[in-house]
Amino acid sequence: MNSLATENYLKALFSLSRESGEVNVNDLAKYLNIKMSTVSSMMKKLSTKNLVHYEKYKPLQLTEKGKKEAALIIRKHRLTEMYLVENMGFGWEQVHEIAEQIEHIKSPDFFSKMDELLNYPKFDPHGSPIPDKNGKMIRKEYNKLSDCKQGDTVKVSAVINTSDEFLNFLNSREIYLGLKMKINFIESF
Amino acid sequence: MNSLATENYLKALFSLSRESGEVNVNDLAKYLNIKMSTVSSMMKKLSTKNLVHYEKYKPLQLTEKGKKEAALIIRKHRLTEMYLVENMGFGWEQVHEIAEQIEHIKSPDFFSKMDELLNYPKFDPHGSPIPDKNGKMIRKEYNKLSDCKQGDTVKVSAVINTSDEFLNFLNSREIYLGLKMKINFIESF
DNA sequence: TTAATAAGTTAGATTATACTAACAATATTA
DNA sequence: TAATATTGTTAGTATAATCTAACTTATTAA
Repeated sequence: MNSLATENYLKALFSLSRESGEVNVNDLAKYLNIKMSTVSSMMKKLSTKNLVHYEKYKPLQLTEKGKKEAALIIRKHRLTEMYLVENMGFGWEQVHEIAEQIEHIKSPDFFSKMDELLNYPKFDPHGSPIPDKNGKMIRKEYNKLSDCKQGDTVKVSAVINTSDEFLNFLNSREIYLGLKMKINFIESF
Repeated sequence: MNSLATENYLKALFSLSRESGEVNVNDLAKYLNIKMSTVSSMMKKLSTKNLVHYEKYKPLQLTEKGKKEAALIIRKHRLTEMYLVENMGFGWEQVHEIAEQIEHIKSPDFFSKMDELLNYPKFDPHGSPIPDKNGKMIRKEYNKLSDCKQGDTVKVSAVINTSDEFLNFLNSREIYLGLKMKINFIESF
């Protein structure tokens, strides 16, 4: 069984490697707010557990096993977020912090029940895909809003920045998932 | 903020001291499945945090602060159990393990939401009282079934033994909270 | 292409929680 | 009450995860 810390390393590596192809010790250290020296030694340990491929001075890479375990944690996170929004009435800007903790709960039944009660959702409240029970994740390529120009008409399918601040900004503009809108002028963010 | 381990010590002390007046190092060690030496050193630490009164060779006692913190964890545990049964459809024999983990979640909002959705319940699915937000707990004195005799008519108000095994036994006999029954003959358990 | 900067590693310290083994206090009982 | 058993403490060890400081490798830029 993986420790809390280990789960967080796996998740971080998984997320970072989708965003930017290569993940370096430094990237991971910054992301997790810990020192590079700590990352170095953890990578050695995780590699003995076959969760990451690690060679000194080389970029970090999850093994297949590591990827799967990471995806399953992300599955728990996203199922939880969906449950909190759909079945408990939380706002999409409130659920990240709670899901961040609940994702570490060890109870397959708990998460299957959520899945069932939500009717096997494919996306979380921010439009991110929920990996399946085998850790397989649908990959959709959306256009980034920053690549659109004034006058375009777009449908909001997902948000990348899930900070409270940004989600509250969207709430205040009454922007939500599925909304079709025409870009009239461009604001910061 | 208390660590997971600390929360478990507080909860154990709280429970043990209701059952049996005095709690000794040995009792706690057995209950938590750890060695007495570990308990000794943790008690020193918890006493510096004003959570327990600790004097060498004396019985252990929670301080008022310790009692309150323990009660608040138990509140989270019992609210969770109630939520799992009432809003998610789990059986009363399934919820203990899950609640044991969720009780450590740090999010006042999460538990207030459960409380609200459950309409501010006073008891958990096993009939145990749920402490209020200040850690105050209703104390009801029920008659123990073991003190009843054949021919008595009783109402099942709460169960003390919340093991899977025992709860499944009750399920198989169709015995549930609130049931009024006449004691025809006495079985083991 | 070397000097400076950034990134990464190693060794050793620190904190939390647990353990074992040796010893001390208390309780039990013959 | 003396002998024995039980309970509790202390000292020292272990592991996980973190840190700092010193050092090494790699990258960048003059």
